[in-house]
This record gives sequence, structure tokens and C-alpha cells, in this order.
Amino acid sequence: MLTENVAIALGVARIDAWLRKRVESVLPGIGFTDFVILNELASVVGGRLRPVDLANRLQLTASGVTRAVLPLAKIGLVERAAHERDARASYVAITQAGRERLEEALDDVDRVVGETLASTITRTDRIALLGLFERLGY
Amino acid sequence: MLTENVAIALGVARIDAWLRKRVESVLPGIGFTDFVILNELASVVGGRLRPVDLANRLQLTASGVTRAVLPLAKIGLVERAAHERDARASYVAITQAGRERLEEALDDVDRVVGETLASTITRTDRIALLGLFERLGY
DNA sequence: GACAAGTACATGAGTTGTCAAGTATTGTGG
DNA sequence: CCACAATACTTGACAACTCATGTACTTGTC
Repeated sequence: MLTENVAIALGVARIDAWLRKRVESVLPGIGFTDFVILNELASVVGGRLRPVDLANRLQLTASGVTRAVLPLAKIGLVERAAHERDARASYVAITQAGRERLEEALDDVDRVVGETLASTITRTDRIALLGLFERLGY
Repeated sequence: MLTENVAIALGVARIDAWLRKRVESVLPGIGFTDFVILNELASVVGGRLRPVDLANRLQLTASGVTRAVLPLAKIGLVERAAHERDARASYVAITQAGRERLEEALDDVDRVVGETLASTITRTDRIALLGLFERLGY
């Protein structure tokens, strides 16, 4: 017998898998993580973050960020820059090309998520979900 | 600027990553996917499913199921059985040991999810989420 | 009843994440 | 001011998934 808590964990996992699959299928040449990274960078002033901060925000590890950023830098959507005051640290910054690719992706994602959820999610659900995300600090 | 739809996709992904990380840390010697597989098998009459059905329910591919089931069968939590009428197909069935391990896992997962969500999720959130899962057919 | 098409599953190769360990740099207490 | 802890990142080894493909079997069609 499932408790409410377990049902929530399983349900969230399932919705995530479902949405992620659909979102990835429309992303223009980048993966879901790439999309999230670009979005996170674009959302902060200066458009740049240290890898370690990126990792914390995205529930990734530092090495995960290192590996994800590498190909993004190679195709010019982000670039690495040295930290002014700490030679250990560095920055990952979104480029103009990255912002353009992100804009494109945002449109596609909005559309596909809308289509996916349209028939099942109510206005009340949306408000509850968005409120929950806000309280969780997202 | 994020639309509601995009915010939902990102928020769900974030909650999933958060919950999954905590759940995995308490599971007794099995991974999150293993837990979900055992739970799925235990929830159907007969306690068995064809790999392809398991894949559909869990948003996995057939090969993902093949690979996940292998180690579970090796430690005796599930067993494979031939299909009576179709020699192409087979069954994955949960064993008694599997059910016992699942019981144990369910307790742990309930506790850790409760602790993780207690401070941030409201009664209204719970009802909204559970209602949403139900409408999505879970 | 033979053969094309479809279904169920397995396997090889690639991707993307983790963890553990290593390097370089910075901060700090005696 | 210097040894030592902490921080930021990278790298190698591994795990878990996907996609593309292969094999075995079944089904529909003529």
C-alpha cells in the first residue's frame, strides 16, 4: 500500500520523465541539461556563474557541470572566463549565440509542455504547482 | 522571461532531482529505478509484467528494462519466467524476497520524503499533486 | 503454406551523470 | 610567515540510461 509521501515521489518522477522526454525531442540540438544551464545563466545579471554555483542550483555535481559545459563551449553557446580575484575559480558565461539558441528553445519548450499538459492539468493545478515551486525557492 | 509552462517543466525537474537524491540515499541496496520496478510489479495482480509493459509504465525503453532487471534477478528480488502463449515474450515477476525488500524500502522512502517535504509542502499542495497524478492515470 | 511485416527482447556503442582522487590556489591559526 | 585546512575545478573509473541494430518468434496475406 502506498503512502501519500511515496505516491508523491513516484508521481513526480513519472511526470518528470514524461515531460523531459517530450521536451528533449523538440530542443534544437541541445539536451535538457544544456537547456537548463543556458536558462540559469541567462537569468542572472551578467549572464555568468561559477561552475560550483551552477552545480548547486541545478542539483548537479561540480564534475557534472564541467562535463556539460565542455561541449556547450565548443559550439560557442557559453564561454569560460577567469575569475578576477580567485585563480582557482572561473566563470561560465552565456554568449550572444547562447541567448539566441535559448530564446528559440524557450518557445519550443513552452509549446510542447502546453500541448502535453493541456488536457490533464487544471488551472488550480497550475497555481498549486507554481506556488509550490516558489516556496521551494525556484 | 519564463512562461508558466516552462516554469512547470523546470520546477518538476528540480523537485524530482531533489527527491530522487534523498530517496536513493536511504534505499536498501537498490537504486531508484529498481525500487520503482519492484513497486510496479507488486502493484499488479500476479506480481508479474512483460518487460515491454514495464517499460511503458516507467517511461523506459525495452533495453533499459532488460538491463535493470538483470541484476535484480541475480540477487533474487525478481525472477524471469517464460510466457505461456508467446515464445517471444517473457515475464518479470517479483519474488517473496522482492516483496520483503520492497516493504522495507517503502517505509524508508515514506520517512525520507516526509522529512524532505514537511517544511515546504502544504496540505493544499498535496491534494493538488495527488489529484493531478490521479488524472494523469497513475 | 510460404513469405513479408510486425513484435519482444538482447546487445554494442555512445551519452550523461556519479563518486573518488588529484592539482592548484586561497585562507588561517600559531 | 608558514604549515595545514578548505575551496574550485578536473580527470579517471564506473553506472545507468538511450538509440540503433540484431535475433527469434508470430501473424497476416495471398
